[in-house]
Amino acid sequence: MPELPEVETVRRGLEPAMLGETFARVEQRRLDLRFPLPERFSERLTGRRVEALSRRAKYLVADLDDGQALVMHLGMSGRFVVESPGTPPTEPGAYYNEIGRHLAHDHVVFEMGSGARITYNDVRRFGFMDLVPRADLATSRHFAAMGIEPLGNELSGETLARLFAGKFAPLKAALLDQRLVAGLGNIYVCEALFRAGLHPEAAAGTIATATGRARPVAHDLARIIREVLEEAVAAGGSTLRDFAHADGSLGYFQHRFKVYDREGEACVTPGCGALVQRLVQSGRSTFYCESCQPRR
DNA sequence: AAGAACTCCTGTTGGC
DNA sequence: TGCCAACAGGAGTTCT
Repeated sequence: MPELPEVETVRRGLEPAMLGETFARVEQRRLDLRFPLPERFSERLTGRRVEALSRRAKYLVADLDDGQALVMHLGMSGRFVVESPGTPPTEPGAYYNEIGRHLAHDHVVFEMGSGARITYNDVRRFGFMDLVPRADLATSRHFAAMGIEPLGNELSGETLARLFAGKFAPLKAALLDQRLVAGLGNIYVCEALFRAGLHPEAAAGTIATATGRARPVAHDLARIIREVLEEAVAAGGSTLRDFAHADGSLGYFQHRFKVYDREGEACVTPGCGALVQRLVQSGRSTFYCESCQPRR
């Protein structure tokens, strides 16, 4: 489900319920999500206060008052639901409550000192949670090999060119590689490549010169990546199937998709007339306009 | 060794 | 209507 804009949206929704609050009770309904939950997960969280809630790429990190960090990843279908103090728990055996939430997939419940209840729901269980000493975060298995933050200062045409120089992998694959740029996913890569007029199958290295310096297109691409992500964050992310904010409201960036999930529709470029194409790269759908994104 | 394919899991959708 | 293959916002592991 969530790429960077959706994760940032979730962070903003969780912050009021978590920041400065204490985990009063932690209910772990299964031993594992994608990976086993940490040993003694509930005990190690209970009584801890959240000192900060940040995002790095598609990860959420809650700094705890004992020096640990709670690392959370939503995978494809993970979502958090925040309920106000006093909201009665869902009835056992209930199937759905609000939009698309299968209660059978509520896996972790945080009851905060305020009385608010934060539920982690994840149908496909590709998400995970981990507890890591804060001092070890940067070298942890989650972050050690992570690429640059696309909304941070490191993203520039020169940086992109240096990262992609010499690569024969398609641009699409390079942009999805979290070891290079961390936070983009299938939707926003398609949208950024369209806006940049770049063919998704073009070799990543073509944005760089032989010496690894940025060609003009590298600067365009860096600027556009930032622009697309910022617009999507401002729109509260994209709601395709079941993404919802922590308060149940929906993102609306999906209405601004120019190519994603629009196979066979007319390209939005005025006067273009071509139809949006779909192809499969590394097992994932790519949407593009062959007229606006020519092979060079 | 880079790049692609396969894998985890469950639910929905579209074609026959 | 029913069945079943294809597909879904991610990413670690295994192949070639």
